[in-house]
Amino acid sequence: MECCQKNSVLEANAPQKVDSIIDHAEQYCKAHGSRLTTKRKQILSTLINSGKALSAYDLIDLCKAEFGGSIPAMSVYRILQFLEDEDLVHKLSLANKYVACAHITCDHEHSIPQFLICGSCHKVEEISIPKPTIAVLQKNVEQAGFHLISPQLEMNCVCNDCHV
Amino acid sequence: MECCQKNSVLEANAPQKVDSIIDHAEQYCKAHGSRLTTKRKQILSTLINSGKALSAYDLIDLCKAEFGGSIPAMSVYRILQFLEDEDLVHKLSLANKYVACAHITCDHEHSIPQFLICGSCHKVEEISIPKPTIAVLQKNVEQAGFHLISPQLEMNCVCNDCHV
DNA sequence: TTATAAATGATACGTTGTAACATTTAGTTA
DNA sequence: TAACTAAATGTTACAACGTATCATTTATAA
Repeated sequence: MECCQKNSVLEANAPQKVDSIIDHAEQYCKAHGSRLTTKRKQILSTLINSGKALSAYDLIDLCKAEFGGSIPAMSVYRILQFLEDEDLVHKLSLANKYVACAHITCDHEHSIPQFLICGSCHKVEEISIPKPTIAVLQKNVEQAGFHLISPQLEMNCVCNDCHV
Repeated sequence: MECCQKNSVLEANAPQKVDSIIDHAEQYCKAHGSRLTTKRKQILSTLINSGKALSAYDLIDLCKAEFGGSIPAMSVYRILQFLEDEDLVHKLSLANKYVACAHITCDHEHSIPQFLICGSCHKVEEISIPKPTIAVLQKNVEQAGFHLISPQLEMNCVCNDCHV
């Protein structure tokens, strides 16, 4: 579980590391009976590469710059949906952006991600919150007559670099 | 503090109650040196009336139906920004919608609101989470090198009516 | 009553996201 | 291998969300 102990602020990844993450993701998909196609790899590796949260249209531009052919918006959204369903990517509603999961290469069960979004430099960190805290949230929600679908939380923050 | 004990699921409000909430909001603004103008009242009372989360364009349509003159999108967004700054309205990023604050007429200090959004019928409930729980969140955020701007949380739920 | 600031309107545009249908690609079966 | 089928991607057209800029109106103060 080493991956989960270290600071997980997203940052640009070295090429060989990206390749290894992509390989891992491909095996993971194969095990599910789904396929990590060329375009899907392009989107995912662009996200991993950047180490940031990107909008769908950011991805169109970056993929075009990096791989040549332009991917239509419709396809990008479909691919992002696929990657979300496979838990390889998370959507940040607060920012209308998408980030690669920080734990693609971890084999253990992932806990629900919580995101800290810097409102100034837009850096994103994926953290995990103690289970008991999640449980308290869940209890409050149930008392209000609702049922939590996904306790993925997104929080408006400023990072220490920006917070002077 | 009675207002905070009762179930706060938003629901359509009776006219005289809406008027009293608007009056209260107007006094509150006056105390700040800001003004609750006619258009701002129209937007706020439409939100209070509906008892639901509404998009900016929902508000344009409803205001036109109820008050006649059409308010341009630009003005609606400006007015919503004003109402948010005055804590009379909250923006729900998960849904791109806006809700009237459930506690406009309460005189006590408001705690940070947490929203439960039913993904099926789009009903919204505003709840409060125990301070210690918020504190745990805050501690986790600080440890990650971030600082929480607003612990307003929005959670993807289904309500009991929809959850069969 | 005129000067000044606040609020609103109008126009035009940028961004985000999707519906509907066509085409291509990858696996499967005869 | 060739035709068959389902999955993935492309194309077009558009709907919804949001804002920049400049013009106009309205309210408060001098």
